[in-house]
Amino acid sequence: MPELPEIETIVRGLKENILGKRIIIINRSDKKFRNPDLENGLSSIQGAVVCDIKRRAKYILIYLQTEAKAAEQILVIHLGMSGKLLFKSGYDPKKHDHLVLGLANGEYIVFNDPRRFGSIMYFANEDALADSEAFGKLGIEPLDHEFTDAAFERILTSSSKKIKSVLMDASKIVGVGNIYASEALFEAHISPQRRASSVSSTEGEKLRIAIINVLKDAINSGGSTLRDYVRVGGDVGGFQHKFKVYGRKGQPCLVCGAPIEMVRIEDRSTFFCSQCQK
DNA sequence: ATATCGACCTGCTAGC
DNA sequence: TGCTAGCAGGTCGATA
Repeated sequence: MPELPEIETIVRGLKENILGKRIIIINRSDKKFRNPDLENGLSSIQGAVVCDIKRRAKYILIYLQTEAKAAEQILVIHLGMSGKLLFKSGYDPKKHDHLVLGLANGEYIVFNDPRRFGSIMYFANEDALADSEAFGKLGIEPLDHEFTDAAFERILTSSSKKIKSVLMDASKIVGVGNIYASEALFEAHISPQRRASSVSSTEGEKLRIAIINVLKDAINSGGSTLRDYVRVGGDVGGFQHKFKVYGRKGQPCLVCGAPIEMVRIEDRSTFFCSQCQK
């Protein structure tokens, strides 16, 4: 489901609700999450206090402090396609609840994920996280200062892949998924089928700005809800009403009126206007 | 290095 | 009504 704006919205919602609170109950479903050390990790955060919540790429990082350990431990959750992370003032069990964290005052954090493409990971400290397979090779954060014109140009010129694939390649740029890749390319008037290396530096600069603007606009709208995504309080996002191309196959382009086209790139539906995007 | 699969899963919708 | 095929905000790994 969720791309950078949705994860960012969830992280902000969590910060409002659980910072400083203590985890006293940990319940996990018996479903596998392919993490051999998870059980030990979960038992070691018993009684921990939530001291920070961050986003890296599409991962939610919950920093936890216990009396027993000097270092902050980190619980990491990835929502996959269908995951939800909910904050509740009481717990009503639902199908596909995989992790339930009970807080001291009867409140709960619930990770629910029907398709189980999501993941839960545990790291004993920041170094362990940075050295991990998942985090070690992550690319640039598009909303950080490091996402400069020069850095983006290096990425584009060094790849002969289709530009949309490059935008979605998390080893190069993180957080941009199937929706926002299509939307940003539309804003920049660039066809998703172009080779990255064929994008001029002028076009690249427009695309870099488009990526930043689309992501920021989506965050300001609380993310995009197609099916599963909701904020931690259960509210849907609003950016789906602002899509210019995503999901609009056959409908008129909002700029020129030509029908929006859909193609498959790396087996993902890709939407664009062949009149506006060259 | 890139492209193209398949895998991992459940649930919803369109079409018969 | 009920079946099936196809599709879905993501990643990872094998193969050509």
